[in-house]
Amino acid sequence: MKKESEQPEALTAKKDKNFSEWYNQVIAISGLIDKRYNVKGMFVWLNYGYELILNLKNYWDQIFKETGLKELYFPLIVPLEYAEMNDGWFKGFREQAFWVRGSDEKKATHILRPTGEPAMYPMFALWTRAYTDLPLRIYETVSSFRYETKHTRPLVRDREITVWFEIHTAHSTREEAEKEGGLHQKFYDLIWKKIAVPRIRVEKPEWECFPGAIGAVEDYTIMPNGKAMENGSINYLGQAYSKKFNIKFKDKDGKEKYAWQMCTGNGARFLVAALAAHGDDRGLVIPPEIAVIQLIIIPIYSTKDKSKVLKKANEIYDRLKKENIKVEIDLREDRPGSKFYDWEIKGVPIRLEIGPKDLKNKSVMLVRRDNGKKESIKETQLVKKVDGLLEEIQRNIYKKARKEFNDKIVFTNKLNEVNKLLDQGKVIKCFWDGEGKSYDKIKALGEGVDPFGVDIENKKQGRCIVSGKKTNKVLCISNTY
RNA sequence: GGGGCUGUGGUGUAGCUUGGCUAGCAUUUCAGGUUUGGGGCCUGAGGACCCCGGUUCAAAUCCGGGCAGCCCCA
Repeated sequence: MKKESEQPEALTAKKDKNFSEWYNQVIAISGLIDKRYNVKGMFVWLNYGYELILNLKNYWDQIFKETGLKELYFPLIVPLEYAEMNDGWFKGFREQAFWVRGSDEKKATHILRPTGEPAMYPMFALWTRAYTDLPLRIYETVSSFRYETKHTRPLVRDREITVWFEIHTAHSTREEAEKEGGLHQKFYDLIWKKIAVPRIRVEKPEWECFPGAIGAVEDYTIMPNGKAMENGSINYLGQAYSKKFNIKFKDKDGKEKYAWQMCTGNGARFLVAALAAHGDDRGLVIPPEIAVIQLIIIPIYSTKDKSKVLKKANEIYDRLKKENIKVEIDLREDRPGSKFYDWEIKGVPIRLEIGPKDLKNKSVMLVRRDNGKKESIKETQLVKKVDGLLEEIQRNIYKKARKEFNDKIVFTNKLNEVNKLLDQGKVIKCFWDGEGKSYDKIKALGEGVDPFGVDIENKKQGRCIVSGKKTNKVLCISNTY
């Protein structure tokens, strides 16, 4: 293992006291990214961070492909002609686009893709001619570019949105498209489980969906400072885009029809949610299931027993490697304490210490990152113990995250409590009659009162916080990212 | 979209108000030695005033613009 040169000054910020500062420090010190790249809203993925996000990508590749989705790749540059096919879409992105021109052109003739539709849908129109061409189910993992004028935040709001997947599908019936949407919801839940993060799932009110779309479902995660972060949006596009891009097919009945479409996308925000949910004042805590390194071996020796210890450390390495545990040895000439700090910041789930004392006892010392517990283990039990520990850490960090998540969500039926609760860093749920008038009244409570959708999993009935009407809709309100 | 703060070796900072000293400190990096169960110690070496312009005898310091980062509010 070689230490990264950008490494590590000490982590001084406290996660609960000043989350922003903690976040900025930890993503740099742990070696995930280097944000000193001199373009606003862009950064370099360092090896540790890139492998981590690629582990996540490998997982989404796996679960997507299991359902028959095909991975494709579209160009980053989109001709204006394509962008302008959907004027409504382009109106939103005109200001936010990076414009591209050749050195001999006076005016930009292309943009960098701010999102996939204008690159993909003109091709969809060529590919779908008859119902036998449907369903068309594809995805790609790619960068998107947006000329953000707001404050950018690494991995949360960037100008180059990296390692971002987009699923786009076209179907012959509305029912089939909606079924696809259900599948997308399952994808997200598998990913949430993989990174041990709880989420809120909401339905967007129609006036907040794409013009012409029939609905949207979004997942939100809650940050330690009580702000909700949009973390994946599933768009029931209906025929809004197929009409703009002319995605038609000849159906069984011989008639030409527009396709029904779904799309969804997300990327590094998954990772942000996991880092924020599990990290602590010592650094990151990476969920074992996506960890780049699950177990780090720290050999401890004085000059005279160095070779003996290293021999044993290598033996252990080989044995764990054979069991498919992601293991590394830290062979740097550094003091053990210093290495402990490094690997804690990086969030490696298990640390294995092996030194002269352990050699004598035929044992090793295992230390859990999630709760710091230390345990001496007989060498013969090692593999079994490590397997068990990895599973338990994954379970335990979810339990912890779930508790903090639940503590942050508060139900209220008093309108005059909303502001106070938001100030306390809470996410609010309340009954809502589904009407725009009531919605606006809630929004008008103040700056930063941001209703972000209707809890999709609610089964209870109650009375609207504004009108008092009976309803089964539960509105979620928060400060949002 | 509005407001505020900041930019000094790789990193964190002192100096800036009131212009002038070899730009100080810590850490990192490199070489050597010694150490090694929670950030060791000693010796030596290397490395910085964000960019462009202005004011001035003189600019890290003052002024204007740009770029970049951070915070708060829509």
